[in-house]
Amino acid sequence: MTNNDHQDAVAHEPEPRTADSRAEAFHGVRAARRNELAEDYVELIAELIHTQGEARPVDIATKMGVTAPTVAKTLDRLARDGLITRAKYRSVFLTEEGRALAKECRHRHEIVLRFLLSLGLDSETAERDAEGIEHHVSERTLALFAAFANRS
Amino acid sequence: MTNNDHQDAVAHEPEPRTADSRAEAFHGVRAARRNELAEDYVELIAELIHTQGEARPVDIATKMGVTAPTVAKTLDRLARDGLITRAKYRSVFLTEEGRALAKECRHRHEIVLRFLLSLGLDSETAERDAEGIEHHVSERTLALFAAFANRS
DNA sequence: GCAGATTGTTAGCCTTGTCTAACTTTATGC
DNA sequence: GCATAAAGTTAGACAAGGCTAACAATCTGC
Ligand SMILES: [Mn+2]
Ligand SMILES: [Mn+2]
Ligand SMILES: [Mn+2]
Ligand SMILES: [Mn+2]
Repeated sequence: MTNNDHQDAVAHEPEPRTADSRAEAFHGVRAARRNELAEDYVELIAELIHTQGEARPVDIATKMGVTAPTVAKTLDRLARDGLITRAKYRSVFLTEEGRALAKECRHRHEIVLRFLLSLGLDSETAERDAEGIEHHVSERTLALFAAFANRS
Repeated sequence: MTNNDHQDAVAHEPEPRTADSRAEAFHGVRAARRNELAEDYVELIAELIHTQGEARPVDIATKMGVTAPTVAKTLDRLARDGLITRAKYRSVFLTEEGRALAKECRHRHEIVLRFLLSLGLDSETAERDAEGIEHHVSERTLALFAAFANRS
């Protein structure tokens, strides 16, 4: 990730001594928000490569529910950030970094989803909520989710 | 909310027959994302009014961890959307609609937080994760969270 | 009651993420 | 092998949400 420095920076309080703990929480949330889209894209791209053999922009657009130009621009940003490689009119490939992120995201998605299902949620709602929640669970929370899902 | 029509629209599939269920999930997530900031602001404003007697931009900026001009611009949007009223150089007030949203948000925040704590999470992490997760839990999930937190 | 500090506003810049319209390239079917 | 369809790109608009710099209003302490 390009912007993860912020994530880390927050840890040792870069603020000029305004360090309200609430402000720090919001900083963390904003940092997470900045990565959401990239995470969803690489996760989807990995899945398409796995199930279809390749990740084509048209399929990304369909699954994401956005238009083709939106996908094009987003892919350009992902390429700039070193998560994918692409060539004009060709399908999309993940870089090593992209693959690593995709794997991590899939793992998180999986755990959050299993957790919600194990709480008794219907699968459609679980899928929808997981898609949003997955970007906002810390390692600790994830561990607790995994433990709960396994134990039940 | 101004943009909530989207939320509802999604329910009876407005897409031209591309209705991938994944796409619908992402539509829902994007709709939730559009309301996150407004939700955080009205919740904070309500809290400031309650604890300080009034909500001043400077305090909003401190708690949110952003600069004053950012707050100013955001407050203008909230006013435009009918959630607050404000006058130049004066503190901020919630409209009826704003109060309703704030109440709902506080309720959701509370439940998500209690739920995370009841899972065994430390309070700092719980607060941080709740701040992000709260915007992505459906009514159903919230009900399950509440039940779990109460039962434990 | 005024100087200086604090608070608030305005202007303007930047990036992200969405869209439509128009065009180009590639794939497909006969 | 060519016409048409499908996929992809490019250009450009627009709103949100962040920032800094500069200025204006208000508050505070003496
Ligand atoms: Mn997601
Ligand atoms: Mn996901
Ligand atoms: Mn929040
Ligand atoms: Mn909250």
